[in-house]
Amino acid sequence: MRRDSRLSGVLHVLLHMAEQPGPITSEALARAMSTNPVVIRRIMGGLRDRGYVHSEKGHGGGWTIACDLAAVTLRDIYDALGKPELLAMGNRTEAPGCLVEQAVNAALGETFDEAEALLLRRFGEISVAALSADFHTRLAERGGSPALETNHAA
Amino acid sequence: MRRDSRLSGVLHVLLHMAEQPGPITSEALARAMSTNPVVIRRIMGGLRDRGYVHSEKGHGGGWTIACDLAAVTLRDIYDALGKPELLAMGNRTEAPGCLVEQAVNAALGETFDEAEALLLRRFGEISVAALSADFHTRLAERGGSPALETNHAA
DNA sequence: TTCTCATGCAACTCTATATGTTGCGAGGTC
DNA sequence: GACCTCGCAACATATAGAGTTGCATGAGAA
Repeated sequence: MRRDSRLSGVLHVLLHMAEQPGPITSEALARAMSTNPVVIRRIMGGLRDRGYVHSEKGHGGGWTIACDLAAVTLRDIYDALGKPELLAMGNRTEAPGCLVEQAVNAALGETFDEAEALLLRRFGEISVAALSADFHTRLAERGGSPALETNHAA
Repeated sequence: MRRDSRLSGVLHVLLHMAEQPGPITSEALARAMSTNPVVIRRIMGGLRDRGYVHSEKGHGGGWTIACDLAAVTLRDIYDALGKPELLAMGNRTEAPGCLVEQAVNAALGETFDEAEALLLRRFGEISVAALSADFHTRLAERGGSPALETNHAA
């Protein structure tokens, strides 16, 4: 099953925005991500509704960060995306009459719930600012430039 | 995305087989699972290759359990299914040149790996026999019959 | 006012994958 | 030989993420 990369994508976008003071257009972000501006608007819509980012139309418009990234966790971003499915597996039937299936569901369901809880807990422990800090550490080690173009040239 | 229910399905099949001494045909199992015989053969193929079950052709043929269910864990079954994808999310790009994406991948990847490891560990802790025992506990509480038909009549 | 820029949104296509279905051949029992 | 059951290939269906196109709307520039 193809894996959902929206969370990965939107974080990528946020970190790039954090490196630039002014607004960035969907078009520029799409170029950096090798994708389509509409895809950018799509994944950013939820974040805009929650006030994490702001979008401006017209000349000089685009996307800007509208919050303190240290106060926003990956869990918040995940929620803003609409809480997509975390696990690729699930029970065949949710409320089965068959006792065999109930036994299977109980065991698997408990395991699945545990894994989901772990993911959400970890997401809640990581702020977007922490990711940005990690990026700057990597940048210092490599001595590159934070500009959009140079990082994606290769 | 629709969640993969093969693990749930094959466990359901195994537990039903454990309740019956003789071989069960794909057709009978499919009826019990409200699905198609070919689907049954498909998910059982991997288990047959590993010797967990045996299939017999012709009159009186069908599927039989060919191992000690106490020695087989959900992890073994999962492996026999071909180790399908566990998580519905993943990184946008696996080996990105962009340092921003590297930082995102590092954080998310670690979390994803943790969750996968947890799932596999839990699978390894549960034997099929344990599921069967749980089923019998439920059966005693409800006082029903273990026959295929009665359990699925409703 | 008019032109250009950029978002917002709907509708469509494309692709991958689990699942469902049909048909036929191989092998086994009666 | 007649019948049963698995094995397998081929095709159909459904769903969801992703990509694409077109147009309307609002904002700034000339």
